Amino acid sequence: MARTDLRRAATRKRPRAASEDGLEAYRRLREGITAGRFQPNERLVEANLSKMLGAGRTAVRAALVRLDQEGLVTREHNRGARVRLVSEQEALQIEEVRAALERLLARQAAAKATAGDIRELRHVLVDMRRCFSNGDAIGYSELNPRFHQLIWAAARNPTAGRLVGTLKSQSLRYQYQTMLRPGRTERSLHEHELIFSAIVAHDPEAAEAAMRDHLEEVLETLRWAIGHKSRPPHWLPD
Amino acid sequence: MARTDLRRAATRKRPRAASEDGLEAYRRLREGITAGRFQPNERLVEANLSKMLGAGRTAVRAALVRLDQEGLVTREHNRGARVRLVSEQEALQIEEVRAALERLLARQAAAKATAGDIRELRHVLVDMRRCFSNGDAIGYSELNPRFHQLIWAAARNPTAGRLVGTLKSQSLRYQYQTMLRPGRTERSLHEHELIFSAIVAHDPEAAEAAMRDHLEEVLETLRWAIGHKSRPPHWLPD
DNA sequence: CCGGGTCGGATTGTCGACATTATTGGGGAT
DNA sequence: ATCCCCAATAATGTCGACAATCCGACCCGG
Repeated sequence: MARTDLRRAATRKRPRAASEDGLEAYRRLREGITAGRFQPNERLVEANLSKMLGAGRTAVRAALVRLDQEGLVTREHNRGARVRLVSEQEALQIEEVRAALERLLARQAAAKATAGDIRELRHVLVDMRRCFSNGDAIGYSELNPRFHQLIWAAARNPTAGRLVGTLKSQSLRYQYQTMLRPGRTERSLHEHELIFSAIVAHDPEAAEAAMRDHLEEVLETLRWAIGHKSRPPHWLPD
Repeated sequence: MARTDLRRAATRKRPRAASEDGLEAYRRLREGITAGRFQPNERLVEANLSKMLGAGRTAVRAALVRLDQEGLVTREHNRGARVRLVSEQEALQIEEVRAALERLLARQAAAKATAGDIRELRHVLVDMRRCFSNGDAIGYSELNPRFHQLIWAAARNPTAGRLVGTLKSQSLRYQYQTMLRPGRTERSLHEHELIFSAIVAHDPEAAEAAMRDHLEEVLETLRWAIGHKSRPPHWLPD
């Protein structure tokens, strides 16, 4: 039996242990898009990606299908795939949907949060306070999603969690616009503290209300940023 | 030029005009699953589906990837795909998420509904009244989704519309349980009328509140049905 | 009787080749 | 010079074959 175990270990070690189907290619490509390493509306040529990711064209194709279903790329018949460009109006719609889901998640998080969840939330929150005190705006911006993700995890609702995650990745390109309004970070911090205390108190109603106020604020900021934009962001026809 | 036009028309007419990529297979398979023609947890063998749908294995595979991303099938590495079995708890979670989204959609529908939207809604509603008067419960059940779909369309929010559609298809197996509570149809009809009048009045707050009450009712019924179930539905290990 | 090992069928995962299709650039007619 | 048509090219869509893997049946020693 020792021999078979060794053989299994050997075969599973590298051939394609972590890379089931085209999942590795999918993850890498997705990461590349959300990280902004591909421009919106940029063509995604299967052969290029195949070399770039070191995966077969089949895997790349599967990844593209996934990302299409997820809304991060668009595919036209016989014309290939492009990074999907979400308009500002679409981004607003998406954020509205996300807000609706996060309200639900905040409520469920308040109902189900464990002591561990609360500890982690508190930890992120003190980090946020420190960043704010130090005037570290970008550090704060990076902590922000972590805070929300912890709430999603605390809600123990994988369905809503998945959806809100994909929505976030779609509208990610516009997130920076919400932070450059003066005094926004301070109010944001305060709102997060309100959400946190509602969760600590296990008060679903208060948690939902606090999250609603918070995201209504964010939405308002986004509407303001979009409304005051002189011209739409133009992409260069490569 | 006449010749080229004819040639184009000829080539586009049948070869694969409507069946871009594996979309035809995807649609048929999806329809088959949601219609209940495949049992939950049933294995979906690619070769079988290939013959059954008259599509290549490539198309079937793409369809399965899509459905996996959509949450209707599960795929395990080297073990193939199965119709995903959603547990009752999952169905509850899904319905909660759906409720959150439908609240948003009702609000937006009230804000944006056109005269045409309202006319169609009214039409469905009178049909529902007639079915209720005639004691036609199944006719009522079939009209129900149409009513909601019209609201999704009136909201003009494709993002939320898509999401709520996929969620509905996931929890579809449990929908029948909400209707067999005595007196439910009458209350349901009343709730639908409340939603309708709020939309007619273009009152987003009222529309959201009416939809919230309606779906809270539905959720309560579902919780009741699930809670009073003696044993979980057992599927036969084929 | 039973547990472990082995063999075979069945099914999936991957790759390459080929047909099909959009696009681009050039050439010719007006 | 301009416009239209057409060939060359690049990319996608599809298919078949092969390797890898899993599952179940069978066999055999204890």
